Amino acid sequence: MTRWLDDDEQRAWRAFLSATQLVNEALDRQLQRDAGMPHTYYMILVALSEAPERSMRMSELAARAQSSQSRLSHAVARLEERGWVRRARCSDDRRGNTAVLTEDGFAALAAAAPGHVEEVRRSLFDVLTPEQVRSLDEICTAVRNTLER
Amino acid sequence: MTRWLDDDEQRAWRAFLSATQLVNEALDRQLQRDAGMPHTYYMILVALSEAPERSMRMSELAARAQSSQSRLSHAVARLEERGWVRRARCSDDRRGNTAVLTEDGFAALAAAAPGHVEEVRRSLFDVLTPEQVRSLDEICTAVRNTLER
DNA sequence: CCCAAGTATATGAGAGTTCAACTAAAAAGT
DNA sequence: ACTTTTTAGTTGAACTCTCATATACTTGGG
Repeated sequence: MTRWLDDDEQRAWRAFLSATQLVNEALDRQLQRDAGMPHTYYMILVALSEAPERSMRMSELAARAQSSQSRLSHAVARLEERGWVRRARCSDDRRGNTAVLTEDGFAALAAAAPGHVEEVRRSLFDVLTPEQVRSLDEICTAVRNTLER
Repeated sequence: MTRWLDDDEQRAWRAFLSATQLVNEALDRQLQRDAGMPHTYYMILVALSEAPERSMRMSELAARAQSSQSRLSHAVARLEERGWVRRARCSDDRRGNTAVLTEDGFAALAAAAPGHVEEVRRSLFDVLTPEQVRSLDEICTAVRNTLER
C-alpha cells in the first residue's frame, strides 16, 4: 500500500535534506560566531524591525518569525535579558503582550545583518543561476502554500 | 559594500526558509508522534539499515546520517538505551567504535517507514510537478556539492 | 624505541526546542 | 448575569544540539 519513493525521488529527497541542512547549519554557525545569536533569534529581530513602531503582538510575531508561541515566549525572555527586546502589556486586550525592539536590539541586528547576508549569498545564491532562483522560489512557494496553517 | 538581496532574492529566500522549516517540522512531528523518535534518529537508523551487516563505524555513520560526531554519539547513546542499536569496539582500530542496528531497531524502523514516506509525499512530492522535482534535485545537488566538506 | 602530533569517540555544561499544563482574559451561549 | 468555551501567552520538564574539552589509541618523526 505504501507509495515508496522511486529512485529519482529518493535522490531528490536526499539532496533536499543535505542541502537544506547544510544551509541552515551554515547560517546558524555564522550568526552564532559573529553575532552571538541563533538564526531563530535573528528572524525575530528582523520581523520586529520591519513592523510599525518596531513592535508586534506576540502571536503575530510568532507567525512572522515562523516560530511556535512557546518558542517565541522563551526566545523573547532571553532577548529581554540582553536588553534587545522589551515587553509591554496591550491596552486593548489585557491578555495580550507586545514585543518591542529596543535601540540596542536594532543596533545588534544592524551589526549582524551584513555578515548574515554574505553567508546567505555564499551558501545559496552564489551557487544558483537566476533561473534556478526563480525555480526555487516557485517550488518553495508551492510548498509553503500547502503546508502553512 | 554589502551585497544586499534584491526583491526577487528576498522573496525566494523567505520562501525557502518557510518551506524548508515547514517540511522539517512536519517530518519531526509525524515521526515523534507515530514512532517516538526525531527525524535525526530516523536518519541514523536508515543509514545503519543500508550498511553491510547493518553496522558502521561511528564517523562514517555521522557522515551518512548528516550528523556531527558529537550529536551522533549522544544519539547512539539514547538509541542504545532503547535497545535499537548497540556498540562494539573495533578489532583493527581500538579507538574506533561500531554501531550495530539490532533486530528491535530494524523493526522500529520498518514500523516507522510507511508513515514517514507518506509524510514526505504529503509535504513535498505531492505538491510538485515531476519537472519541479528534477529542478529541485539539481538545485539541492549544487548546494550540497558547494557546502559539504 | 620514544615522543609529538593526529585521529576516533565520549562526555558535560549550557542553550534552544517541544509538549503539555497552567493562568488570565475575552467571547459566546443560555 | 453566569457559565462555558476560546484565545493569548507563559512556564517547567524532558529532550536534543552545540561547543569545548577529555580520553584513548595510532602514526610519524627523530
